[in-house]
Amino acid sequence: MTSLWERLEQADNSARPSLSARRIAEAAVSIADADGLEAITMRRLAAELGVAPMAAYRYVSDKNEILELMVDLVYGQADIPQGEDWRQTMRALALGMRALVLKHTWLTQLPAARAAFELTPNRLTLAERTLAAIRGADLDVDTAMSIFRTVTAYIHGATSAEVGLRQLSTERGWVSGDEARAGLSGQMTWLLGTGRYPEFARYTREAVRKDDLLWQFETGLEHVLDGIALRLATPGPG
Amino acid sequence: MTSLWERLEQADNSARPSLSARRIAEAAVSIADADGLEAITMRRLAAELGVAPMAAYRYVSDKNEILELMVDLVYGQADIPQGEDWRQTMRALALGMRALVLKHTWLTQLPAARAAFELTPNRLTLAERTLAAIRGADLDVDTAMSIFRTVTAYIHGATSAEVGLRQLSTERGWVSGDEARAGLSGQMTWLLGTGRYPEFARYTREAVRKDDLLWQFETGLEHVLDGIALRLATPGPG
DNA sequence: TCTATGAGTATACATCGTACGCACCGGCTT
DNA sequence: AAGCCGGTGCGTACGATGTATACTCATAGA
Repeated sequence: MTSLWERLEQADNSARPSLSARRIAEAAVSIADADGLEAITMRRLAAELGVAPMAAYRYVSDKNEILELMVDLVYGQADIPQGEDWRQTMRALALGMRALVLKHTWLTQLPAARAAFELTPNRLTLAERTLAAIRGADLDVDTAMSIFRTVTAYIHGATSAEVGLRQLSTERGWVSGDEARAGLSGQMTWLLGTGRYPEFARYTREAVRKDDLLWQFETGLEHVLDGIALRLATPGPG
Repeated sequence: MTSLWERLEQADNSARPSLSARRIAEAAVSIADADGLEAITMRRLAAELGVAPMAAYRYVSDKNEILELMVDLVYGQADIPQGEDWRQTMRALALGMRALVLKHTWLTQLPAARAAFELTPNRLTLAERTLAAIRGADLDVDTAMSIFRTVTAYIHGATSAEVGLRQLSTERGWVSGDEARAGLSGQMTWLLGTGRYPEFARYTREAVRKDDLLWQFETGLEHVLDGIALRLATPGPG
């Protein structure tokens, strides 16, 4: 069996199939968007496609392969910035990725985290643009890649945390942050009441930006970009 | 039903049970360490504990609850630094977490990513120590927490990526990085051969630190910590 | 018109999480 | 001492899931 991606491009038009890897992935994405990742069932998928449960196996060797296809499909929909100013580019990249993840929250929950990191075509494009954006500063390739990896790691970690928090909230039917904190009281008041976490308790009392998830994401991002700026700054001319 | 953590501490010693939430979690962790997360089956777990499949349900209402217990158990084993120098403390925190994740790679694969972000007691301890470490600089609580979140996000993202890469490798039986790249050729040579990714192709040719995963982790971490240092530096006295 | 190819189908199975009710044991009340 | 009773662990059973295997049948090329 050749590579999944290779097979994809060589769409053999010899027959006129009603199904395709693409259509399967699209259906899977729409199911996951609506009802979460665990709602993706070969049977449900087939029903959605108006087809028998086993039909998909003509185009996909595994359920996991469907997940890979889903990842690549949504990455393909991300508009990847292609800019001059590296910092603007990275900010756009980060915010774009965040929007993508918030739209498809299952991205953070893929059981095979592998899939999220495998080199799918669209992920490569992403790396490509980023590397191009910082090409100006003459860095060795290792450092250049480390910058890409760092930003990517932050994005991944921050969005995962945000999605986790959001899901925890909506799953329990909270809308406002205050409501959430009231709801958490059950678990949390007890924990905080133990007096073991004074700093954290202070945060819950005094913080102002607790519910401003965008502010949190952007602030963290600026921390990261500041650090990278140091690396990119040419040390000479100052 | 009261909170899971509450129930844990109020271990009612009225009876002499052979089982306990703790023992269940330990067994689950050892299974996951050995054979991966998907090897955790209620039946397998019971067999490992020398007990009938349904026995665990006396102590746990869900399989998901077992996952939560596992997370907290291993977080509890992490030695969380408690230092003076914030940068040393954070470095130690990051390297410790990395070691923990590499030891329990399933941490990055928890299907309910929620579990990884829920406020378990040991995770709170972690936040507590970190906040204490940067208490010196007088920051508002929001910024202080954003620093914690940023480092945490980087750690989470970077370790996930590293684990994903490692699993992809071992899963296909590669040991050396060169072997891995040779193995990836199938998928990758074709992709890179398309000429769509010149920057990335240059990296695969010229990079030197491709296989030094520790260097990659630490370098990214330094980028992040540099950015935070800017925030912590008192702007006055220079 | 015959036939081979390949798309979609039908049936079946092992394995999973877990609902439900039972058997049993030790400490309490009387 | 006798009997109840809460709680521990067990047995059975069920519906859902991923997928192996063998099929039907339409169509394109001869």
